[in-house]
Amino acid sequence: MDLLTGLNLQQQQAVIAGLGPVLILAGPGSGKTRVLTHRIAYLISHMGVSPYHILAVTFTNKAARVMENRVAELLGDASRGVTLGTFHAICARILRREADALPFNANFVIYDADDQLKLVRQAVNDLDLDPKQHQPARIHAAISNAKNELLLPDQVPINNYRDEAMRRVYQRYQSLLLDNNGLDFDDLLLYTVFLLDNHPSVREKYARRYEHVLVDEFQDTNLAQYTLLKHLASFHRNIFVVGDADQSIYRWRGADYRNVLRFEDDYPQTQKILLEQNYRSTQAILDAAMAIIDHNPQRTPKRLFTERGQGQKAVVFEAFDDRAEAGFVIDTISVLVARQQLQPGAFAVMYRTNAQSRVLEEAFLKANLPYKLVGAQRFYGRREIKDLISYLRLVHNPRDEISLERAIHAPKRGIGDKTLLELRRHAKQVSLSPGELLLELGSNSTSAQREYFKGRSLTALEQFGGLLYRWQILKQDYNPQDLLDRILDDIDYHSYIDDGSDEGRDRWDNVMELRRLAAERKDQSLELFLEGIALVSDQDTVEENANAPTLLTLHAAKGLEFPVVFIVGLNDGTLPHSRSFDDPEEMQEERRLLYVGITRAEERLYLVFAQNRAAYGMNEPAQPSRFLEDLPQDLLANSQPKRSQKQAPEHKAAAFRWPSDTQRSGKSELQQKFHPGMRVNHPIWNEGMVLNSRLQDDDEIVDIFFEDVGLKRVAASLANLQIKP
DNA sequence: AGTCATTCCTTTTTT
DNA sequence: AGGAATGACT
Repeated sequence: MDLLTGLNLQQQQAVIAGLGPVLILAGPGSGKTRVLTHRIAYLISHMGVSPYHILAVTFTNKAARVMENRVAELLGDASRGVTLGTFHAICARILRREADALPFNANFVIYDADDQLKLVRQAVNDLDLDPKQHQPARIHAAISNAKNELLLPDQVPINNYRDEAMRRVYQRYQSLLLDNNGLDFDDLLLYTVFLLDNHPSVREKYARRYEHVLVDEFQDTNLAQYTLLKHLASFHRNIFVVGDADQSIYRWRGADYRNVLRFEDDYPQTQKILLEQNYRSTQAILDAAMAIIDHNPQRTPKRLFTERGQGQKAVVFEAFDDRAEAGFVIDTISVLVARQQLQPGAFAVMYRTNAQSRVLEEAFLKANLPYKLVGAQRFYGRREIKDLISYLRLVHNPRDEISLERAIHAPKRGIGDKTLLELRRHAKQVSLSPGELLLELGSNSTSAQREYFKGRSLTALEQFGGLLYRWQILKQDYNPQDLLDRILDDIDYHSYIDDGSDEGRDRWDNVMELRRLAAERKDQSLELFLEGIALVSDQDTVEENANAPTLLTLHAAKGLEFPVVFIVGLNDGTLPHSRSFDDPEEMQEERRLLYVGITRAEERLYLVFAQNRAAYGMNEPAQPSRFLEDLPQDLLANSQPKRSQKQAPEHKAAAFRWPSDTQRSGKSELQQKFHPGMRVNHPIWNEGMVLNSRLQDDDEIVDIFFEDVGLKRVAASLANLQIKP
C-alpha cells in the first residue's frame, strides 16, 4: 500500500521523517491529521514498529477517535494496539496501573469542575477564611495554575497574605481530595509527572515501551504536559509533534506556545517541517485570516495558500442587538438553504462565551429550526444527571463524600444536615470515611456502630447504607446500565424527578439519555464508564449525523471545519473579551481565537456584530470589535463598519443609529445603505432579506429575497424600502 | 426535616 | 436575567 499518494511534498517528508525529534508546523487546514495518521501507519507497515510501541496523544477524545479510525482505514487490524488517547485519559490509565506507588487507590474518581469548587469551598471553610475575601473560584484557578506549572503547595511563590492563604487552601484541598480518593483534572497530569520523576523504574518501563511518541495540537501543551512527554520519550527520543502557534488559545489553562521553541532547545537536532498549503478554505477566507493574525507581533509569518480559488469575500453584518444577530443568522441560513442546495448541516455559528448561545437557541427554537449545540457541560452539568452519577460514583468509591452528600439528598430520605454531621463526626472517630461507615451500618445489623445513632436517624442511615451495600455487591456482575436501572428503581427516581410538569418530563428524558449512553458502553466497566464521563470534552459532543447548524464556542471550534461560518458578537468586550484588555498577551490570544474561527470556514464567512449588547441583563451600546478594523476593505463583500469615536456618555445614543440615519444627516455622496443579511420591508412585497447590493448610476441596486414572492431586484431610490431591526 | 425567600454573584474560554 | 448559596419559616 502506498501511504504517500495524495500527499504534498512537505506532508510526505513529515510522514517518512527519520528517527529523532520532529517538529511539524502546520497551518490551519494543512492536513495535519492526515500527516499524523499516515505517519502512524507508515511506522507500522514500513518501519516494522509494533503498534504496542506507539503512543499518540491528543487533547480531545474526538481527535483520538478520528485518528484511530483513520489509521484503521489505512491498515485494518494491523493497526490494533496503538496507545491513543487524550493526555488526561492516558494519565488516568497510568495512575490506575501504578496506584501502589501513589497516595490513592486505583478506584479513584475524577472530580468535575463543580465538585472541585465545592471542595475548595470546604477547604476555605475549614481554614476559617472569609470566602468573600478569598473567593473559592479564584483560589481554585490559582491552584489549577500552580498544578499546571508543577508547583506543590510548598513551592508556590508567596508575595503577600493572599498567596499565603491560597497556599494553605491548596494544601487543605489536596488532602481533602485524598480523603475522598478523588483527583481533579490537573492531578491526573501532576501525579503522573511526579510518578515518572520519582520512580526511575516506572519511568523507564514506559519510556522503553514507547518507541514513538506523537502529539497533536502541541502548542496547547502546558508545562505538566510538556514534562510528561519528555519523560515518556526519554528513552527512544522519537518524538513527533504537530502544532501551530497561531492557534494557541489555551493560555489560561497554562498552555504555552513557547513550548514549540523550548522543544527546539531541548532537542537540538530537531527536524522541522512547515505545512503551508491549505486544503480547506478559499483564498478570500485565508486572506482575511492572515489580515487578522499578521497584527500579532513576534510570530513567524506564514503564507497560507490554497488551490481552491478566490471564492466569496467575507460579509460583515451590523445588527441592532444580539437578537438581531440571531435573526440575521437564521434568515441567512434559511435563504441559503432554500436557494443554493446548501445543507443545514453546512453551517456553524461561533461565539466567544457560552452565555451567547442562549439568544441563538431561542431564535432557532422560535423559528422552529433544529440545531446542534456543542458542549458537554450542558448535559453532564444537569442536576438529574449529576444526581445519578453521584450514585454510581459512590458505589464505585464509597470514600467520595461529595457524591455521598449529593446522593443522600436526592431524593430526600429523612437524613438532614444534623444526621449527616453526626455520621461524619463519628466516622472520623472510628477512622472510616462516612461512606464506609454507612456501608457498615447497612450490612451489619448488629454492628457496634449502631449505638452511636438514635431512633429515626439510625433507621434512615441503615436503610440507605443497605441500599449502598446491595449495589456494591451487584456491581460485581452488573454492567453500568443494569446498575443504573437498579438504582433508578430502588430509589424511585422517576417519581422524584418527574412531577408531571414540562420540566419534569424534560429531566426524565435526560435520565433516559444517560441510560442510553450507558447502554452504548455496555461492555465497559463502571470505572471506565465514570472516567469517560468525567473526561468528555465539549468537542466530543459534536454530532455528525443530524443535518442541522452547529452552535459552538470558538474554543470548541478548533480542529473542525464547516462550509459556512458565522462568527457573532464581534464587539469590543466580547471578542476581544473585556477581561483581556489590560494584558497584551491575552489580547494576542483573543486575536488568535478569531483567527481560529475564521479558518474554520471553507466557503463563506459572516462576521456579525451588534450595536447594543446585553451584559448582566442590561442592554448597553457596544463598539464593533477592534479586530474588524484590521480587515482591509477589499477583503470584504460590503462596506467596513466604522468604530464610533470615544464618546461622552451622554452621546452614547448616537451608537443606536442606523447607517442610513447618519447618511441623511449630512454626507452628500451616495453610500450603500443595504447590506447582505439586512431585513427590509417593501410596501407591496412585505418582508424580505437583502442578498446583495451595489451602487450603480447614482442609485443602489438591491437584490432581495422576499418571503412571499421570492427573489426581486429593486432600485433603492424608487422602492421605498424600510430597514427592519 | 424540608420548603421558601432573599441575596449575591456571575461571564471568558475547558480537560 | 438567571442560578446558587444562605438563611428564615412551617
